Amino acid sequence: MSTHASIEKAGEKAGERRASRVTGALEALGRASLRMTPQRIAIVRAFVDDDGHPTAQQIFERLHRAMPTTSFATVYNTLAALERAGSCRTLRIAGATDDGTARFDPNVAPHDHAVCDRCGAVRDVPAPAQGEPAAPLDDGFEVRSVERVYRGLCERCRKGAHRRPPSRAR
Amino acid sequence: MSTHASIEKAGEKAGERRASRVTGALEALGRASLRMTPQRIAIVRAFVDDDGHPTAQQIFERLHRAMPTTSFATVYNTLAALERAGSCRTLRIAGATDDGTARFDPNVAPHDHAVCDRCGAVRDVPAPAQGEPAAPLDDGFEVRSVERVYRGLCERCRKGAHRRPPSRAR
DNA sequence: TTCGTAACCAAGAACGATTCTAAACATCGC
DNA sequence: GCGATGTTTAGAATCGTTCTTGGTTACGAA
Repeated sequence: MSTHASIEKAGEKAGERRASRVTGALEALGRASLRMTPQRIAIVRAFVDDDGHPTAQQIFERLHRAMPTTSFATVYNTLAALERAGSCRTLRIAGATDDGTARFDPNVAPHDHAVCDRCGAVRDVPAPAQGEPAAPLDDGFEVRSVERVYRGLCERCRKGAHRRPPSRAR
Repeated sequence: MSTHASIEKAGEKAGERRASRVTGALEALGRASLRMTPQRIAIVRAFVDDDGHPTAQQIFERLHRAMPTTSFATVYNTLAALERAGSCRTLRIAGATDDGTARFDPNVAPHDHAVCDRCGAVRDVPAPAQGEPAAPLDDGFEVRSVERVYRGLCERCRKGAHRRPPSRAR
């Protein structure tokens, strides 16, 4: 279940949140009149289970252990369906991984992201407190939402316990 | 920093800024002990001349008119060289164009971006005034920089004069 | 000037991520 | 259970990007 080490502490709470996210996502599928299939259930489980903003590849690998016949297209299709149903967001953060690779975020509540320059980990950050009335910009641009990406070093990497260099080479 | 239609007004100024960006970028190449070649000069010109955050494809097309033998690899190589020399930034903004496509920004001063949800245009936005002392996040993440992406509608699209639908299909 | 070396370029192959296609299959309302 | 319709599969296709190869050019030293 848990992903990172630090999660153990929050155990119960996180467990509950996840369970509700799983049911929430499945309900959203229903609401969007999309069918409930074993593949979709499995993908929702594997996906929602991961706060680390997995790539399609990562979700596919996890899934493949349980359902070895599942195809890549199904992962993409399901994620697209979830996104349409409002239970998933696609993230593209330059420099996080190899660049240009999509990451998927099961947390659709407004929030920001912190990206570690060294290990590439992406973490959720609560959005700044205020409702931010979002005044139009000087040139008349009507702001509907603001996304922030914090770049820097995660605590682990600051302490030298980083997983691996960011590997820019292909 | 003005970008589109509004630029006419700033005519002179923009011309100067561009000229200085061109020389600045070329000097930076020199400083990084990279050679000054016709291809590079042409790419710098085509690139710096465009505040619209062009893709490699767009730069290539513009270039191709002037130097029909230039290859795609040269465009990428040169942009990478410019980036190393500190005269270019790579942007990846989900939903801006086809998604996952890199855009290149000749403006390396700290600033944010506004993306129009309808026409996909990306525009520079001056970064918020304060120096933002960048306190570490709750979990010990050391913030080194913040990037903001404003999403919404540009003035043109608000007024119904949009270029084209965002075209999510490939 | 002539060489040698290193940087550069063009062309196209290779690559990885994502999407499409066609046919088989499963789901759900009846 | 039946059938219409939505899904899955497997693999091919596509797109953006990078790598490779082989030839070219710039430039400092002799």
